[in-house]
Amino acid sequence: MERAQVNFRSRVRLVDEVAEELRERIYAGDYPLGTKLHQEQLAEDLQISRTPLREALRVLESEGLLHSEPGRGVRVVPADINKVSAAYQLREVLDGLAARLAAESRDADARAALADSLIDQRAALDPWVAADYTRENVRFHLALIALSGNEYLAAEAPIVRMTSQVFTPFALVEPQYAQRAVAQHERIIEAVIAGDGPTAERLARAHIRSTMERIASRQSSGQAQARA
Amino acid sequence: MERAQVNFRSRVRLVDEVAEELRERIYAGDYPLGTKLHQEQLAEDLQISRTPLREALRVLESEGLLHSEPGRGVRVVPADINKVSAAYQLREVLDGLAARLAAESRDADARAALADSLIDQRAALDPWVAADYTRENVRFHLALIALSGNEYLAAEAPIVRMTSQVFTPFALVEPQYAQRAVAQHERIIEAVIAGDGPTAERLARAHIRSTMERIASRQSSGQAQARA
DNA sequence: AGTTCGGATTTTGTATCCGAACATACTGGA
DNA sequence: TCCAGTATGTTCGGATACAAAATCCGAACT
Repeated sequence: MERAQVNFRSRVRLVDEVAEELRERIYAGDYPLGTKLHQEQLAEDLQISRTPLREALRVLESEGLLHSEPGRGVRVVPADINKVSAAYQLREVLDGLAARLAAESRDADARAALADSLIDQRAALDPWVAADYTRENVRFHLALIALSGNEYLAAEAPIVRMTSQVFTPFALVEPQYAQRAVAQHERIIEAVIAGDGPTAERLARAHIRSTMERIASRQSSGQAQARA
Repeated sequence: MERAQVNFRSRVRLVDEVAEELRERIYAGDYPLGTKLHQEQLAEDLQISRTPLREALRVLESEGLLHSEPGRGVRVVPADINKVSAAYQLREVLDGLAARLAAESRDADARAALADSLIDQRAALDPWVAADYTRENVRFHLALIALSGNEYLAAEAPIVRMTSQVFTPFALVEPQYAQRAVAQHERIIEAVIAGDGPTAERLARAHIRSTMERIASRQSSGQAQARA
């Protein structure tokens, strides 16, 4: 009986699997920014033909992860500081919306479960492991989006992962900043659990804004260093 | 010389043309919500093979315009009131961001040009032509997004067109409401031209919120009528 | 009469194939 | 020696071909 449930309406398309696999690889940094992706070679690697691969590439392109120059292939989106700040400008309002809707969610249990996330976040702080923190940070923001229950907002997940995972070279998280971020997360979670939408939105926006500002200042100081 | 410029690095891909054509058809209401799209027949209609067509379908799927059930084809996204309000929740913050960034745009001339849009908007009001109003309304909101200069926000254009054009059956614009909407647009434009970002954002959000509320109330009264 | 089973047909999903554009290496000339 | 032009191989984009699943339809059975 339950066995049948498993197979119910779940024929998998290669496109979806391939798109997901490539997404994860890019998020994981397997292909550095600007890397050219070779269709034949990728297809060989994934043990599939180029047809479903190309469909997946178009999907990732429309998600903004890949950039294609007609006739000469596709490459991982080349990031610069302008792109990064544009992406964060969008994230400010997206995360604000997610926090507000999450706070207004009827599922009080799910809201309370957000607090568990803090445990994992703090664990990544104590013996500082940048990769662990990045992972938990993304998880937290995605959890907020999931809790919002808004499917169109959920479709924006790629931007969250892009800013936090793909644009990592620009973010360069450091322990003291991560600590501050986790503290901000904590206050957002409190507002969400309290069901205070407006406060949750305001705090979430301020949180992203402070991340933006840190990146902007780090970037300009980095520029200065590069020139020195 | 200019002639050469035209072809410069602009080999067109069928995928892009087809995606654009299908997008416009869906926006225009050629395929009612929930319509199943027949691949072979569509390819025949567009005079192309199924390969580029399928890539275009995947793109539109990832934009949220199409919904596909693996193995049994793809159909125009079936809308219901929940989807519509979720989409408008997102639009509230997107339009708010667009207005704020537009107001902060350095291109004062481009900001001033927004005022011209009002002329066309009012023209659609006087002898009331719903289709004209919808078109000008979409144009206005897209212009704001374009003016924002944020590429990631620009990538959200499909949601704007989806809410205003695809979900039309739910919107059902009426002249007296359109008139109020244009008045709101006018105030947003004033704030943008004045370079007052926060006010522009607040007004734009309020504008979308009022649209949401109108749709929600219309929907519930419609339900009541249907039951009566 | 309604329902269910089985086969034919359609339609989707994947693989293979082909032509054309792009990149690159080479040759010849200044 | 350096540059232009040409030739050659590679890679992309699109069309065709094939396999498997889903739908449709009719006949047989309850």
